[in-house]
Amino acid sequence: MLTTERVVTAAIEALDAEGLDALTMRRLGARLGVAAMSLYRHVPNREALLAEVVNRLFTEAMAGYVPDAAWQQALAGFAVSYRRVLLAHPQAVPLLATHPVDVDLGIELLTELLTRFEAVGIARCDAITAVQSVTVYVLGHALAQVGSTPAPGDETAAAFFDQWFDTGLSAMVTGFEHKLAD
Amino acid sequence: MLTTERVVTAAIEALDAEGLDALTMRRLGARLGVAAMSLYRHVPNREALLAEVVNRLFTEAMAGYVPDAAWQQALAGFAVSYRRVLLAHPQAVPLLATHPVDVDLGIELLTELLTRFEAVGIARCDAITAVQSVTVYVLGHALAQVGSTPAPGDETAAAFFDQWFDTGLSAMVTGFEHKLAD
DNA sequence: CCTTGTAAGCTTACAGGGTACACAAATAAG
DNA sequence: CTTATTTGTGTACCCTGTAAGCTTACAAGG
Repeated sequence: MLTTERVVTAAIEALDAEGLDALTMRRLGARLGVAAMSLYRHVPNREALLAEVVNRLFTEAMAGYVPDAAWQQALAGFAVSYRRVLLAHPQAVPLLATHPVDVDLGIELLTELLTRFEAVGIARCDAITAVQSVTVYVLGHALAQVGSTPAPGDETAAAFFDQWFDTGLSAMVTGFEHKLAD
Repeated sequence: MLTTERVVTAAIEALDAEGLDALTMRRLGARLGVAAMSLYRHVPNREALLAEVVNRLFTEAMAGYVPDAAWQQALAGFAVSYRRVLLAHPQAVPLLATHPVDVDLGIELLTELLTRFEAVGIARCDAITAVQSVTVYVLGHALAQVGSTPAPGDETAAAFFDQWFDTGLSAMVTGFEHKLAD
């Protein structure tokens, strides 16, 4: 039986294997052994399917990540975890860039991280700004990386991006540390 | 007479007026009073046209911006200038996100900004990391903003994003300031 | 003047896309 | 068994990018 979950899962597989342009309703149907129109029983349209893919991937990024540390480490850990998922699905990064994660889901997944800020008396509003800033930095960085490297096995390029990522992330976290100090 | 420049200009107008999905070769031709295939005399294909649009917009972002200040202010000024262009062309932001600016052009346009770092003895490599980090932050932030607001006249939302932008940018600049201090 | 080469634009045609709509098959309810 | 509901299918429509070949316009050489 076809379900929304199976469709989304297959979409991510197709994305990883063939890229975003090849993620067409007909091809996706073929991958599931089903006609293209059958997908529309479980997903209202292609855009909605892509939105589901985005939510699934963001959930995946947060899965198993428990920020049991001070907010600085928790925030950096979140960034690393998010980045790992993005680089694991390079063809999906443009999708994450153009389809915002569902607001309620995002809040739910980030609640635990936000408590790390509250624990030291940082206002929720300020915490959200910090988390969101790091989020857009990670996404922007991943966009730059996947947009620049047609060669995924290039070690020196990967090292360059890793270095850059760490430096920028650490600058941002340090910056917020100073800004949020009482 | 049709020229590459006119095609690119019309593409940006169409983008602003009708959105990325409506930017099709036929419609763009119609806007120029010309058949779709005529565009191919001046642009090899649609992807190349989009790349030209990206370069044009980035150039626009840098036009007239002269960073005559310490690198901290120059960097922040660049970010503000870049953001202004992105928000002036909200429908183009996903394009900038997925089509990297031509490397040579980017370097050329950012040379002056980089000299602001060299002036105080910061290694070019470190300067590039800082500039690039800010660049991806600005782009990521703009993506979040244009992706979230179907209402472009919402004042409180705009204020929220402005506040967020300034805070995150300032955190990042401050962070690099500490990191790059001798 | 005519001829001819070249550039610019046009027409047509094809392969492929999303999806509306009407139908068939299968399963569940009574 | 009958009927209602769900799930998948086939067809069809309109739109997309763009390859190939044609027409038009104009400039240079004779």
